[in-house]
Amino acid sequence: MAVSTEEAAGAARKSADPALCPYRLVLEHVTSRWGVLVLIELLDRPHRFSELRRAIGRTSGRQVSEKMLTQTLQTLERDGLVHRDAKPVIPPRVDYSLTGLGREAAEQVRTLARWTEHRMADVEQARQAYDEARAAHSARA
Amino acid sequence: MAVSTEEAAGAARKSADPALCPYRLVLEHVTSRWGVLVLIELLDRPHRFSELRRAIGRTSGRQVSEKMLTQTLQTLERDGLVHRDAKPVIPPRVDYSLTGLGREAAEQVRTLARWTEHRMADVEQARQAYDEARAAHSARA
DNA sequence: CGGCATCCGATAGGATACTG
DNA sequence: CAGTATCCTATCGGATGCCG
Repeated sequence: MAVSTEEAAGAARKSADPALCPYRLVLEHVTSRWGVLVLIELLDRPHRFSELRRAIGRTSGRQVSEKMLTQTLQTLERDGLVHRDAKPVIPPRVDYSLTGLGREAAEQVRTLARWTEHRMADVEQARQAYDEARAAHSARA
Repeated sequence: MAVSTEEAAGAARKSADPALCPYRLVLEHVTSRWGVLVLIELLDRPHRFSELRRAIGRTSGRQVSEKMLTQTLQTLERDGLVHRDAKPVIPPRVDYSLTGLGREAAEQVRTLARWTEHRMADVEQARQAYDEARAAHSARA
């Protein structure tokens, strides 16, 4: 595909909204749909690519596509949160692990995830109340 | 795929992916693009609708559309994280504040946001290294 | 002012095929 | 196995206009 150097560099920052403060972008990466799961999973132990894919599928109930996993990992690697160790063997073997920075982020994310899990009952209850109030409201039409 | 016979219940609000574990959904709401900012902003003090909109625009560098703010607030309200207080006056006045549950979530989110802010230098440095390594790599052709 | 309904472009994200 | 490239759809999110 023969891209120029500037295009390649720009592609790495493709979702860079110029009007957003920079730290917001990192926060987006960390809290992104798959970023969260990757960080949590890697907090347990290093994973290989497909291993990570299956692990996420198992814990989140949904399989991440190769494309999105690749993209997520690259973003997190570029931000210095994930370390990529590619061994030059056939068949290829690539191990992903957290950096020190990544571990700090992952721990906070996991804390939040666990809190959410722990508080699910309250949330479900709130939802029920909300939905019932809405149903009663529209019934008064 | 993933779409089948459902929605007939009517009360099935929004896009609830049935294959995702429930707590993952709440996590998505909390860590969503505007959810994060709303929670952090409300942690300071209660806000009115437009006030919240402007406050987010100020801190994030980008204005939320009314639509997204409305949607975000409704989702968070339904999850029991945000309390909506609509006064029946003309012109309308609606105040949003955090519930106890919401405050717990917001505090964790703010911690994460502050960590990100604090670690931005490391991230930027990692990015530079990553981009330079990539540039050198593609130059080897 | 605080919404809701609608249209619309942008992008996130999935399925598949192909490569080293 | 670990990606890359391509295509395509679904969802996000903004702009506009209307209403209480």
